Amino acid sequence: MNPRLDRSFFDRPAPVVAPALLGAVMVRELDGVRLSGLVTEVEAYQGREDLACHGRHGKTARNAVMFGKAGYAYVYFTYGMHWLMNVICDGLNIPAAVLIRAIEPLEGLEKMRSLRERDFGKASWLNGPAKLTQAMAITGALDGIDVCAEDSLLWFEQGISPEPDQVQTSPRIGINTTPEPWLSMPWRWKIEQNEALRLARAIIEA
DNA sequence: CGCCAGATCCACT
DNA sequence: GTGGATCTGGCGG
Repeated sequence: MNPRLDRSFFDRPAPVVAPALLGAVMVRELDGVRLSGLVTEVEAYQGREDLACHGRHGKTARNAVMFGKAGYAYVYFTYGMHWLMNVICDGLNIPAAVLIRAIEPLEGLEKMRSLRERDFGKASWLNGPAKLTQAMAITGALDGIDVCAEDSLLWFEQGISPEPDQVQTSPRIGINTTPEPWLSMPWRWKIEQNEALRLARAIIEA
């Protein structure tokens, strides 16, 4: 089993942590089973100044975790039906987080299938922030947990970094009413599909 | 394929 | 009351 990413990894600004998370392995332990996937797409949300960041208006009951220490999970509910998974970055009182937007499956396929039967088998069954939380049974019950703790049911392990020229950056998705320059900030990072498959194979065969 | 609407609930400058 | 860091199915080309 690979070493876990520790708090010092996350205790940096989100735009630094986000690209570094590409190629890491996200692991969810559910009923004693390992569900895991290669992180293939992320977004960064950084600070009060970032008008797309949930922490922009200060600390509230919903976003409180964002103002705490790095390395904790921020799981929130949106659009009336979806849970989205983030990891808190940077220091105390700086609201910063990386949103996990897509994974390439590695372990626990049967379990994840049972949680996402609707699309299992399609190429698109895990490429969305609310799809992967459904596949890994990540809900508000995990909001605020420490992903750096030894006994955590959710954590990240060191994986394989993608080749830099196989990583695409672009503006963040789904923040359409956010003013510039935040709307166009290139804070989304994505591994090209072929490279993601290559890395996943390399990890599975290792 | 692409585009669009409907689903459905919670937090809130 | 409003508007989401979204997903899905249906309809059109």
